[in-house]
Amino acid sequence: MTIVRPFMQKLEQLGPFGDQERRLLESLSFNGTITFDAGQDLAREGERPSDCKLIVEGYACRYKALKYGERQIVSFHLPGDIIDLNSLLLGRIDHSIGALTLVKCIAIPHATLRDWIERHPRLTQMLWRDTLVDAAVFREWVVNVGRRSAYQRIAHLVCELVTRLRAAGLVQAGACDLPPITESDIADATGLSVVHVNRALQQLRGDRLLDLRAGVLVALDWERMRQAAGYDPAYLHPLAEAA
Amino acid sequence: MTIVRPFMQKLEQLGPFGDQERRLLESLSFNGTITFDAGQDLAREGERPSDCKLIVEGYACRYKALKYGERQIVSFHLPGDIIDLNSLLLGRIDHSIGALTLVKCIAIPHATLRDWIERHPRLTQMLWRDTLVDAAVFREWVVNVGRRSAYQRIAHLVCELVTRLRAAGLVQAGACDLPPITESDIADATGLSVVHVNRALQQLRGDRLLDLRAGVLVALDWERMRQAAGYDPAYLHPLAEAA
DNA sequence: CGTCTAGTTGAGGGTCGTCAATAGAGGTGG
DNA sequence: CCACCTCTATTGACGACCCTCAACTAGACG
Repeated sequence: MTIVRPFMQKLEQLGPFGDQERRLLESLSFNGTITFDAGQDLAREGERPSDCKLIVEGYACRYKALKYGERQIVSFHLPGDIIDLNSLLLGRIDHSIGALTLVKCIAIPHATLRDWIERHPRLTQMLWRDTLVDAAVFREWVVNVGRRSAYQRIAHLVCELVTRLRAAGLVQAGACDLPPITESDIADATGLSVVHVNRALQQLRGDRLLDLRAGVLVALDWERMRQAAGYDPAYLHPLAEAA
Repeated sequence: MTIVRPFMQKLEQLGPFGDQERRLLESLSFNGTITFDAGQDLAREGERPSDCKLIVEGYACRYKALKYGERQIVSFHLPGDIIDLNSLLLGRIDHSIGALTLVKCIAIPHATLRDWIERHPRLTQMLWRDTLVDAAVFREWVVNVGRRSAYQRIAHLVCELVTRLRAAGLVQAGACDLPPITESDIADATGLSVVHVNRALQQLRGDRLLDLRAGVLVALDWERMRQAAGYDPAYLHPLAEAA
């Protein structure tokens, strides 16, 4: 039971998995971890990282900043997620990666990954599949900000997070609590203003669908929230079944 | 100069390319093409296609339909684009693919692709890279519908299309005309209503940035349109340089 | 005890959606 | 050749959703 446990669990959901690959990933435990404070950037738009980062603890997000300070979060990431696979194949990254909480991660050098990819086609396919699931999430987010009301957008976002946390084995007990994200984060993820997020959240609270207090989101009524959001986890593919 | 020319041109932009791969792709010319009328679906959400489709002629889009008939287009595709690579690795597709014009495409059986992937790691990497560029476009679309005004959204969409058409060698002469898409398509791609798209387009016309008549978009003033949209093609990665 | 961040509230206004009606282009059939 | 139909574009009126600005509260932390 090493610190790469969440990562292995995720990859196991993405495809058949041999002892060879298992040993490869285990070896990562010896890399040592890097720590980022909440608010710090793990990487910045335009950079050319020489490694990919695997989250071991904490929550991060990918975002793009526009001039005048607006920003749009395009995805959230949990322990076990490997972000930045883009940089391996595309070089320059087109978005920044920010830490939402304290984040511990392992940096996997591109050289190592390139080596793995050459020698382990099965692993390659799993990583490729992972980026495809990522892309599927982006698509759903386009739908979310494009065609849903504020109320629905937030509900949908919460639904997705709950499903992914479940798939990652990060939900304990009945009341599944979500990562501590601020209303400002939700606003940036849904394309809304902070003020309006606040009001929509009050409605969701009033309707007893969810509750956000002291930075912790609690899903109260899963089925009604799913309905309200028009949420269908099929787009998460393997992660949907694992949840 | 075969019908797979646009596809090869695109892959050449995505990575080093040997004679071996070239011959592989040439062999596709013998597969015969399938034709779809404008408005028809090449594939539907939830299906499990047994092949991937390579567009040879015409324009298509990926979209998701919500209940009550709203829909959100999540990407446009041109000749040379291989859509549906998702289905190869994820099975079920989470979105539909519609033909915007008459579309001719080659169906590449999954079996063939699987064979290629096993034997040609370089080709694998190019296809993977292609899906990563796809994902980068989705990210930018999230930003577009999430944080830009109607006016900017449309300008940005047009900028992206022009860049990609250039990269695909599909822009002739000075006045580069775009594929015949309706205002309704633009509405579905930008998360706006048809009526509002119409008014925003009138403004863009009034400002002499672009013109849409008889279903053909014409970019009038590239630099000012870029400025207005806040457009930076960096997210298109290899395609940006090729344009 | 002051300062900082996150959350909350009210007022007012702008962007954008809905509904409904009209105009024009293209296609089809009598 | 013209009547008719359909699809796309267009316009006006009206209202809703959401944004901005601004002020205020509450908790965290030194």
